[in-house]
Amino acid sequence: MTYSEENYLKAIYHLSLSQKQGVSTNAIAALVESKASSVTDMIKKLAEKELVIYQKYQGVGLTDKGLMAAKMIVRKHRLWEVFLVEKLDFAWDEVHDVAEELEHIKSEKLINKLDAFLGFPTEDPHGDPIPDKNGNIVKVEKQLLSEFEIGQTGICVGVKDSSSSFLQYLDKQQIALGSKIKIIAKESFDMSLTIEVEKKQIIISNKIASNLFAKIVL
Amino acid sequence: MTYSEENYLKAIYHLSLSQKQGVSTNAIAALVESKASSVTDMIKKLAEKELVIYQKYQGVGLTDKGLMAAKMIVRKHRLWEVFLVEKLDFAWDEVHDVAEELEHIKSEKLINKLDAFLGFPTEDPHGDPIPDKNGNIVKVEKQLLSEFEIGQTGICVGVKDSSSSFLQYLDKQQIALGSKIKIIAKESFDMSLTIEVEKKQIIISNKIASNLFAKIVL
DNA sequence: ATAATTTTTTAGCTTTGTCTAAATTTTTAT
DNA sequence: ATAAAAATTTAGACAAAGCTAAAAAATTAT
Repeated sequence: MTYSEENYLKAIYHLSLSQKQGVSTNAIAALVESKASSVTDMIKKLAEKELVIYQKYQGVGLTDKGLMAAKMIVRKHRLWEVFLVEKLDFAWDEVHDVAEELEHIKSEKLINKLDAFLGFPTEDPHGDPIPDKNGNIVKVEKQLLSEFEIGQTGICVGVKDSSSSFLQYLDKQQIALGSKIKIIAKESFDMSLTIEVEKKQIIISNKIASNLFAKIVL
Repeated sequence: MTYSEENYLKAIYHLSLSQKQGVSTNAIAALVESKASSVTDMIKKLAEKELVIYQKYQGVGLTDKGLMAAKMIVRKHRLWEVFLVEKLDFAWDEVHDVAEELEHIKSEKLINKLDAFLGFPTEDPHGDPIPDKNGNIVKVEKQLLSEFEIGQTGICVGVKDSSSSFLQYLDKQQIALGSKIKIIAKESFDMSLTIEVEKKQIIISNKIASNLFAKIVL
């Protein structure tokens, strides 16, 4: 599979997670930063290779083969991210672009040895699950912080947005994966939250709270 | 720089180490496994980018800029090889192809952090020198085992041929980097050597001895 | 020194992945 | 239900990197 085919497959995978229907041409084009016409061409090629099912004007979906291939790319991406953060001391907002390149290295042996070297992690530095060598994914029950009730406490387990600016904001507020967060108050006007983290109270906007995953604790 | 440009540059670098003159089109074609006509095309592109100096029919040489770029690719290749062997437990005959892919990952930060993680190694698993971030190379005085005199003892410090079959032969004979080798006898008919390694005496052909580098010890 | 051979370059074609512009289909809105 | 808008596909073109075959230059051998 080419570099480009892999990127399309990964894009279709990510899009199909949040949609039940076929994934649209335009949505793919936006993700891979190309044009709809280019997407149509590539989709046809992937369909010939039986990686996706495609019907003109109806969007695409992954076949079993395509799904597994996509998961393996995601697996590689996320394992490399763990490597960069845990072993090479990258910050969590610096790893994405490099992992984007590393995910295309073709060696099963490499990725399985890397997996072992890292201790078979199940999540990447942003809290996203890492498929194992068979494509199995451990699902963690988690919810957006914006959905928490006043008085509830959660442990931060992931971010929805992995942009540098968001991650750096979290660093500044000393919010990291594993941080304990208690909801103190919710402002009904703008849905901003007063939360307690690391013994300090801070106010975060609804936009922030809508991009932070946490799991409920007592 | 593209993947392909990097491969050509690396090939020219390797060839220019063993030749004083300009590197020939055919030699490059053999190394990058393409055709002479393709090489001519690529050379023109590299010349436009001022990475090589090219005169029709006269071969090519690297500019300072091209030399540094080539060294950085070699640096990446060899650091990744160290990583694969030291951290991921690859055998020394398994690393070349994977490193061939990894060397094209574009991130200075990555390679410098990897360098630090590995403890700033100066040699790869085959005994070849690793350029530092400024392109400096530590030269080790070494000579081919075939040039040793009877009675001399050497420490194995490198291989000239890194093919899997040669490296696996060495494994089988328990010859590794660091092995102490004493020349017991030399057969004048075929220049084969009787050597002592790990307290055992074995006979190696001239071809083997001509692909093993060692440095003299008392 | 010239002919034969080898090496290198040029010319023209192919494939991959992209694009723009035009045509077509689907969806949305009245 | 039909017109307008949006989404998608097709057609045709382009750049990168490769190839084959033919032409040109350099080397070698007589």
